[in-house]
Amino acid sequence: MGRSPWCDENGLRKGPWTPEEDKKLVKYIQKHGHGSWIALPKLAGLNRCGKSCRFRWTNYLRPDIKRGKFSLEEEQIILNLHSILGNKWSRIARHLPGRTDNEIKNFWNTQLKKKLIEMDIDPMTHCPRTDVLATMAQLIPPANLKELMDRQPWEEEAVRLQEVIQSAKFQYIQNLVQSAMAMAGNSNNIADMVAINLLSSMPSPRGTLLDPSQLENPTQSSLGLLDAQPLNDQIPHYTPSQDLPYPWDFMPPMGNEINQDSNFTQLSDGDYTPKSPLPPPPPPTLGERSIINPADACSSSSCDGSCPPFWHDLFLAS
DNA sequence: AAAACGGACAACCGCTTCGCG
DNA sequence: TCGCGAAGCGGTTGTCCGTTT
Repeated sequence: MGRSPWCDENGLRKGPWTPEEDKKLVKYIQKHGHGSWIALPKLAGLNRCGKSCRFRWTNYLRPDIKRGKFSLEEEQIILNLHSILGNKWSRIARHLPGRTDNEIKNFWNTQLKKKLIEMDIDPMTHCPRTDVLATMAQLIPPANLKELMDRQPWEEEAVRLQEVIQSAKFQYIQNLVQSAMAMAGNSNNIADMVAINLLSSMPSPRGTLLDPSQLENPTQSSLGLLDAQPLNDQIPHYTPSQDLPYPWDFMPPMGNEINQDSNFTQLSDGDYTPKSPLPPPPPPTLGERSIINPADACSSSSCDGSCPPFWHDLFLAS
C-alpha cells in the first residue's frame, strides 16, 4: 500500500496543495464556475487531476466552509443523523451548513466514535454494547460448535451457522425488549418505543410483511402492540432448527423513505431530521446496513440501528 | 533535547450512481 | 435499452504537529 508519489504517471501533481495552486483554483472558479471538473485543471492552469481540484474546492476552498470545532448542537445532529443514516456522510453534511462530508467523517472517526466506545455504546448501532460473543457461547453449546467445525463443505456450514446466529440474535433481542420493559417500569412510552423499533426491524411474527400503510403511520396497534397478549409473548421463539421466514438482515421497507411520524420532518431530498432527540429513528434500509456474516453480527449486536438514541442527551451531557 | 507515539485532518483511491447520447 | 464518461461518495492512508517519555 502506501500513498502514491506526489506525481502520478501522467506527471500530475498529488499531495498537499500550495498557496499558489489554491489561488489559481479559487480565481478560476470565482470567475467561471467549476464547470466540468475534468476540464477545469487545464483551463485553470493547474497540474492536477479534476478530482483533486473538486476535492480541494469542496472541502477546503469553498467560501461558505465553516471551520473550527463542532458545536454541541452539531454533535447532536450528527449523532441523530448517524443513527438514522449510518455512514452517509454527504447526506449528514447536507444538514450541517458549512460542514463538509469529509470533515464530519473525520470528526466522527476521531472523536465521536471514541466517545461512544468509551461509554460502551456501539457506534454502529447506537445501542449499549453487550458481550455478544459471551451470549453466543451460551446459546451455542460447545458440542454443536465442534460439530459445525468438523463438517464440510464450508458453504453449507456457513449457511447453517448464520441460522444459528439469527436465532441467537432473536433471543438476544427478546432479552433487550424485556430489559427495556423492566427498566421503563410504568413509563410505557419508552418501552413501547424500544419495542416498536425492535419489532419493526424484525420479520413479522406471522411471517408476512407489515402493511406499508401501517408503516407510514405506525401505531402501537398497527404493530401489534395493543393486542391482549404481552409484548414478549408476541415475539416468536425461534430455534436453530426452525425455518426463519426471512434472512435476518431483511428489513421491511420502512427506512428513510417513509414519513415515520410527526416527530420527523421530511426534507426535500428525502432525509429525515428528528425534531428532537426522541423518539427513535426508523431502522436503516436494507441497502444502508445489512449483516452478511457472523463477524458483522457480532460487531453490530442485535440492534441493527433500530435502537432509539435515547442516550444521546446523556452522552452529550457527559 | 530528542525520539517515540498518537491524534487530527487533508488528500487520494476506487467503487457507485447519474446523466446523456 | 445500453454503454460510456462525469460526478459523487465513502473508506483508507499519509503527513503534520502536539504530547509524552
